[in-house]
Amino acid sequence: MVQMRRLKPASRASNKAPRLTQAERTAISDGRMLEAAMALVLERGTHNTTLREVGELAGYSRGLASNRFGSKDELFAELIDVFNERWKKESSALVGSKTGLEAFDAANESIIDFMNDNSDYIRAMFILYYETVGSSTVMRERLTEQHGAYRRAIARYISQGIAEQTIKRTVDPTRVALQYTSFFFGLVYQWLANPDAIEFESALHDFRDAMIQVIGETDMAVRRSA
Amino acid sequence: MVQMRRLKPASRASNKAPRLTQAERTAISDGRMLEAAMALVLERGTHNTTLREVGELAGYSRGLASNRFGSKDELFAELIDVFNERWKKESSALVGSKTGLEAFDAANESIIDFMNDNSDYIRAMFILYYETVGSSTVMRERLTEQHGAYRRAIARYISQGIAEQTIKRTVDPTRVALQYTSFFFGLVYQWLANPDAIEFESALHDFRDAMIQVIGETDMAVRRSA
DNA sequence: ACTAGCTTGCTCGAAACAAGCGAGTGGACT
DNA sequence: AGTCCACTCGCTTGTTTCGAGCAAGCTAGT
Repeated sequence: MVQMRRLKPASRASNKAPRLTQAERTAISDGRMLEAAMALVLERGTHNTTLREVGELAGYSRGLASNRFGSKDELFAELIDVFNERWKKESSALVGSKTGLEAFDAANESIIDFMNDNSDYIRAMFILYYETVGSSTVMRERLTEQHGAYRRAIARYISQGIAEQTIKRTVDPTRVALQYTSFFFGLVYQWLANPDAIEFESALHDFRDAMIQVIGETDMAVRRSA
Repeated sequence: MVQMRRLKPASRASNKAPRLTQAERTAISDGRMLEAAMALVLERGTHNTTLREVGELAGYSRGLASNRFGSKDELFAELIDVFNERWKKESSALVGSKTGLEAFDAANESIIDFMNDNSDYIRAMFILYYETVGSSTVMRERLTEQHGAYRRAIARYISQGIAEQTIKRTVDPTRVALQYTSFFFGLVYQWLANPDAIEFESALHDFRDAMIQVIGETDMAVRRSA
């Protein structure tokens, strides 16, 4: 159960006049509200979270979430953007300048890392993803775009792998990328529906190995632990 | 845009007194409402569908959907049950008494068949699946159970395949089943988010082939067209 | 007259918007 | 430099609209 006690509202006029710009002020309250929204989505899902609760859990009034974000949809869209920011950061930190199969493996591992450190975050993000897939709103377009970008990134790694001769020439990068992203989204989905039934980390490793067995150059097939 | 014109309400007292039992009467109105609900979910998703619209699109009053199903959740739960009924029927028609790899392939093809004939149906069903995954309701439990059953069914085919020596002894049926269902759910998800980007049928075939290449006995690997 | 399918009336609560409040800031005038 | 005023802007409160859900009522067949 989420703590519903009000937080102190953004320590205004503290001892040594903190001199915040407008942007900084709103950033604080927005941040608090996004955090509150995440907690509530985790607990109740999007339907059963109210803007009133978001505002009040963040330490403000009934109406602030509405006032700032305009609508529930936009609040959630904002949340997704924040998540994606972090995700990208985490991922690119591990992928770095790697290319090809190495980049692919790093991306795969970054999911596992991110999952271990922030499983709540991921959980909330995908609840948002999945719960909005049917609504014909602004959010749908964002999803479309982000998923497309993800598939393209994976396809690029595969293409590089072919160039580097770690992946077979006969492989179609686009199709393989679709297989990988499908597996990933579906795994997360089943994990959301029933966390106890899914062993996330080993499932990802299994799949990676199976995939490389198919698309890797024959002498690459075994090299994961390298 | 869904036609909002009222349908004639269940041709009551037509020429030759149709003599319906109570159960038959309610079955008709329930059926109409479920159909209306499906159309609305397809168009707007679950959030933006109101019980009022469901009732009125089905040719009845504001309140009937509420009155019959008790709540929005229960209406959707009912819808999912209807879908699953059809799905099972379609699937078992194609699988029949097949076992092992043959059963697996038949199940895989049944998806494609069902998809070609009823893509709206599938679309609506999965919107329901995905949009309720975050809500901690009765529906979540149903999802959990159904997904588990699906994984077990696939795992059983794999086990049979091993017994029939079409699938390698070293394969872990549970893990492979998870890979397959993950791929499938994730593919559908991406298709929901952006139907134009996903070539459903070929993606399923690709994945099937890749999977068999890994888990099939070596001389089986090529035999899909058989 | 009674049953049962359906409708209408009503309450509660959420979203969204508009108007208002009040603390802090900058500018003007001394 | 100090005082005061007007304005800005972050936040709150008042209010409307609409949906869910419930209960009471209506009416066509038996």
